[in-house]
Amino acid sequence: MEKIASLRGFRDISGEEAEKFVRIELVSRAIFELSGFREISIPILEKTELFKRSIGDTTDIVEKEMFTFIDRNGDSLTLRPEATAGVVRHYLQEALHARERISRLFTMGPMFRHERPQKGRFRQFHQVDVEIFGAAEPIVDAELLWMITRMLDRLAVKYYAIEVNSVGCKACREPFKEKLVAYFSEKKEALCPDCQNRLYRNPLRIFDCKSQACIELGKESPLIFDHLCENCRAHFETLTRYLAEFGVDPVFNKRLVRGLDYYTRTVFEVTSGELGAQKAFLAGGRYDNLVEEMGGPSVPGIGFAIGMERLALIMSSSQISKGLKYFLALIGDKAAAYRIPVIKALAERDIPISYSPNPKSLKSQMRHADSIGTDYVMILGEGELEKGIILVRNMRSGNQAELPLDTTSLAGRLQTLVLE
RNA sequence: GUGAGUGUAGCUCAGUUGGUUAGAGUACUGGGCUGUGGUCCCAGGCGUCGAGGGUUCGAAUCCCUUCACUCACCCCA
Repeated sequence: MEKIASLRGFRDISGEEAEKFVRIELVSRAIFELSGFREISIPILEKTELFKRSIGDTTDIVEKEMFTFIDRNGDSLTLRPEATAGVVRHYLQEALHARERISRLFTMGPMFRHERPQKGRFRQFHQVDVEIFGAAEPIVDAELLWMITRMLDRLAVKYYAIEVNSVGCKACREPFKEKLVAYFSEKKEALCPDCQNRLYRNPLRIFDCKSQACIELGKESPLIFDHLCENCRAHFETLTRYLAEFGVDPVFNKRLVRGLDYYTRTVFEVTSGELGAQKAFLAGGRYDNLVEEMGGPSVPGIGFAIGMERLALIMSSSQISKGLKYFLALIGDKAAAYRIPVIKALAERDIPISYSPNPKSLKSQMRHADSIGTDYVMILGEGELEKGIILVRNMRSGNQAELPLDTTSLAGRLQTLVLE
């Protein structure tokens, strides 16, 4: 029989990585709920149209990276490549704009993009997604960045950089695009083929290019940051003041742009040098027009997504001290009668208990106990049965003690046992 | 989608200019120690050498095809 393996880019999350995922989830909930966010869960599958309209028709994600298929009834469906679109859909579908002035939501789960996998990039990957609807003021931009630093602090992530920029609003972007196209058109021959194509479709993205020629040209080009309208400039300046008050110290990167069309004004990325080519493990920004463009009222929004796989890569190994572990070793059929009663008694008192399903020699059971990091082994055989006791051995020191063989009192006695 | 690199035991990897029965470490199981783990010693099982085809008396080794993984590009969390 041929073995069946998981699909390319679809992985099992296990071992240390799984523990880190749980820590990310726990810390996320703790931090975000403190700031008034509530957790929601939204579908993985949506109508393709939702993503086309929110992310943008001409983005790479929509053009070539979505898992899209035709359903039995002819609808085009897509596995979500990011979470914001679905959260906006939820916001409108539940009419949250009519029920509360500000909505603070977060969600977590798998996302899907049909890309070639590499370090820190997979076809199914996981994000924690955080969104605020209904607040245009720069204080929430600052608050989000501050929450991010608290979260990374709590997860003991030390070496990272927060990059911030403003990409302006409609009012300042259209005139700027014309300037940009004018600038690059003069030097079109020097651009790489990709960027020659980008020039008319999405000129802002030329700044993302890694080809040396385009980087050189980009150094001299006009920047959106230098052509912000008055309101956008004021927003950004207030943001920097608030960031200082929060004690957040970002890097201002005038060249930072994002791959999704809906961003306005504040955009940011958190990067780590340990991640290889995909150095951003968190990214987000403001999207003041998205809700309206999705058919809702004019409601501003801002949010970010954390790439859990990438974050896990830069988290140090967890050293959470777990409770003491116990192991039950049995010799002989008579002793085996105590197995289930003892296991039940300890588990009911929340004491971690393991055993060998097929107890052979005591030696083999001791090896088993040792291999799983047991702190105390309880030994029960003929001798103990005769004396009416159970032996408890401290696996670190080798010292042993005797306790009465009485399942109703055993758990309590173990909890108060002092055995150096 | 493009490029490069790598596929040999559960894991990490040796394997000479093609040569007989493919190895080591680790892990696992058992024993030395008949009721006591870790250290030590001994023993044991394990492989369709990624898959398919070709060259050859003979292929893990050379050639072709294919698949998978990894890294990078594009782009992105």
